[in-house]
Amino acid sequence: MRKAPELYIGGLSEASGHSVHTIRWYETQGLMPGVRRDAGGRRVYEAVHIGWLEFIDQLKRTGMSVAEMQVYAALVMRGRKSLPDRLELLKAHRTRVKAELAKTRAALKLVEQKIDYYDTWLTTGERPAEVPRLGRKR
Amino acid sequence: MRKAPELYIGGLSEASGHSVHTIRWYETQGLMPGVRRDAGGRRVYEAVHIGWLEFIDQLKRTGMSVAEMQVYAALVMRGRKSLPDRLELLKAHRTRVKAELAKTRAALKLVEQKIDYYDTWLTTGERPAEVPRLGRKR
DNA sequence: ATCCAACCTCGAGTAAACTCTAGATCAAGC
DNA sequence: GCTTGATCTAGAGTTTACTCGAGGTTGGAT
Repeated sequence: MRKAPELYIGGLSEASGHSVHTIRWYETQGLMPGVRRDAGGRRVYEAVHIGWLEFIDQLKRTGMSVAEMQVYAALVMRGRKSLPDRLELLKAHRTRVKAELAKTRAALKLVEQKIDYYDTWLTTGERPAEVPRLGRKR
Repeated sequence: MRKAPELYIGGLSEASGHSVHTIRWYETQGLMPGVRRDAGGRRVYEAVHIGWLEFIDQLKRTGMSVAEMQVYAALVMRGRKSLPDRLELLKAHRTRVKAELAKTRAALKLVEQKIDYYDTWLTTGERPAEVPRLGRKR
């Protein structure tokens, strides 16, 4: 096991793919728990922060707002006793994400129907029957 | 067949779920093709506009920006000769949406792993093995 | 000792997509 | 004829999530 190299904001930026500006901004938003400072006032990060930013990214990609990530981060900072709350928050999020995914898949299906419609129109030269509308079956 | 009732912006707002402000803003953005005006200067809509807004909503839900919808709307206004371009635009969009969906599903999976992790931790009282990180297999 | 890159804070600017306000006009009912 | 509610335009304001800039330290290399 070798000693981890010093990880300053530039290194974390490279490792995480976020700009240093963004990382500092995340910190002002309460999204970066447990950041030490060295003697010169520079932020010092650990490997755990790379993993944290990766997880933050997953939350973001699934549509969680910064506001809700703040809540989550605040829970994390409260330690073990916030486990039930964190679990609840993530489960509620999961439910919303699944619903969103279902809606997006349905929307994609309708877009694909439009593609088929245009495709048929273009290849036959004849305007085909209407794309079925929302709220009607088949 | 009965005559369609006059559809003013308030009616379209109700029918589409968009505020009148938004509908007017869409128009300024070139997203509302073929809107007539009556003698008093009021916008007059047809049933087709309800369908149009529904389709716009699908594009939006699948993540298309207003900027790209402008391009699509402009093509629609150019009539039949823009069919190949519309088809191309929608197909490119479909490809992007599928990629986004895949990424979001993967992110959801990681969030669910975190949920399982918390769940195990909470029920056993013991911190379980780490949630697998990105980029590693299993 | 001095240079330069990387860091710091604070505050302003940006982009997207609405959302709202003010002040004016129109039209249908009483 | 008058009121009232819906509509009009033009433009300003809001929200979210960054993104950038100015002006000022810090610290390792020469």
